[in-house]
Amino acid sequence: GRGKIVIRRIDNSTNRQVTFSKRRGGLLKKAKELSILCDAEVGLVVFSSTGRLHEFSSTNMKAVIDRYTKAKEEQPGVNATSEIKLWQREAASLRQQLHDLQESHKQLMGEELSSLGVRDLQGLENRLEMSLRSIKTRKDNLLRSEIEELHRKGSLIHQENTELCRRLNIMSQQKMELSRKLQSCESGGATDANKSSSTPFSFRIVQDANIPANLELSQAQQNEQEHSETGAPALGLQLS
Amino acid sequence: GRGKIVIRRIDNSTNRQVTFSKRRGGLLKKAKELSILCDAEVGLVVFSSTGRLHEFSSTNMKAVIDRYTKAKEEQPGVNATSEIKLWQREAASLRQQLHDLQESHKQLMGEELSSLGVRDLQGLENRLEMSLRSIKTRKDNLLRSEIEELHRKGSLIHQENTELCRRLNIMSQQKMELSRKLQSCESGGATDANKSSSTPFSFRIVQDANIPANLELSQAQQNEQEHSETGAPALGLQLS
DNA sequence: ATCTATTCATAACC
DNA sequence: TGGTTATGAATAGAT
Repeated sequence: GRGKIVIRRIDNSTNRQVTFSKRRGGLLKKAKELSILCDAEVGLVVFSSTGRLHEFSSTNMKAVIDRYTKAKEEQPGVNATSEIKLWQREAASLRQQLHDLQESHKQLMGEELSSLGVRDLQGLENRLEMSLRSIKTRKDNLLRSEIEELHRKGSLIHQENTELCRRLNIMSQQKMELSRKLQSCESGGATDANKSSSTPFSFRIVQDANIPANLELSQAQQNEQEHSETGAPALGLQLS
Repeated sequence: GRGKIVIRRIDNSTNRQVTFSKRRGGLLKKAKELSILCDAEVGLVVFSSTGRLHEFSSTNMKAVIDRYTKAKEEQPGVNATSEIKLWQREAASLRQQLHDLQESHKQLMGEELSSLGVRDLQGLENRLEMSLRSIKTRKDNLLRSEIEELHRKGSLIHQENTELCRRLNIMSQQKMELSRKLQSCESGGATDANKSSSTPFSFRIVQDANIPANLELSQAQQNEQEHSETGAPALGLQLS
């Protein structure tokens, strides 16, 4: 800190309280780090001078204390009920299974291989390769069905586009005929305005009609949406 | 230190042990400082991964533990029940961890993939491929060193063979000379019998001499003995 | 165990 | 109690 201090009870009570809070946090953190980094079982209990309890234990404080007393005395504590012992055995068994599985897991992840012989390594390798094949197959299937789905949707939209274009042409022709009739009936009119407005109007129809078609692309697409951010209308164009 | 580290179990066992020693010292020191500076009651218990116990307590560990248990249990009468519940919770937590790990394990083995999306599958695939690389590297190293070892042994045996052949030739010549002398000294004798017995006798020497040389092929070979069932003498011949 | 370059914890101050 | 900063401590990596 800003200055060196001697390790001696801090006289100022406020200062002592502040230091307690900060150092307590640091101590708990370091205890946790030690337990994680070095795979150690750690139990830490701190009572503040005001009597408040703070604690850390890497697994379970009761377990740590039991292990401690067991390590200290040959006599663990004869007062333990049989049911407690039952659950302790259960926990120990589960811990053992967990430990074994963790070891196996690490080996599957290619860590801590030094205890294995060539035969074990070959077995591991074979299993991983089988596993990889399953996973790749599954992934390929998912991707393939997503692509199929997209193709289907794209094709539908394309059909819709075609149909809309057809109708558009028909309407355009009908409109032109109407315009011609109007021109021949009346002597003068807003002919130019009518003709020029037809093009933007038709575009609006096409775009509105596309929106409902790409509303619900199924689950398969939702996982990997970034692959198709250009959207359905673009796909429709790619197909034509 | 010289570099930042992530708080995660240290894989290298030596490194882990060294770090444990250093950090344990630091932790005990900080616990002591906190208890002195802030007038707190502190109890710290650390079991190394090898099971060795280290502790600090500002007053007396028994007192700290008693105060802790007293602070934890509001009613000492319900003691047994609450302890049972504690262990039940512990067991449940372990069971949960075990279950999660088993699930993850199955996925690593390429089973039960249906709940995973393409992204998860890709991650799994990448991890498995990294793992496979580690394993293959380790296996290759083992095989390579086994081959080197066999070459070394084979070469030794071949040298021994050569030496034995040399001695055999010498002895054979000496014997022939002796036979000649014997023939010239005596008028008649078992000349044919002496000459014909020399060849099988020499073979016997070569084979006996080979046996001790291939008695102890080291550990590396014992895992994969079927790869070299032809044995050391054959290798010696292959080298010549 | 010893040595440093660094990161980290924290004392003093707000 | 929570944030900032200058400083001393702790320690990671190397020897």
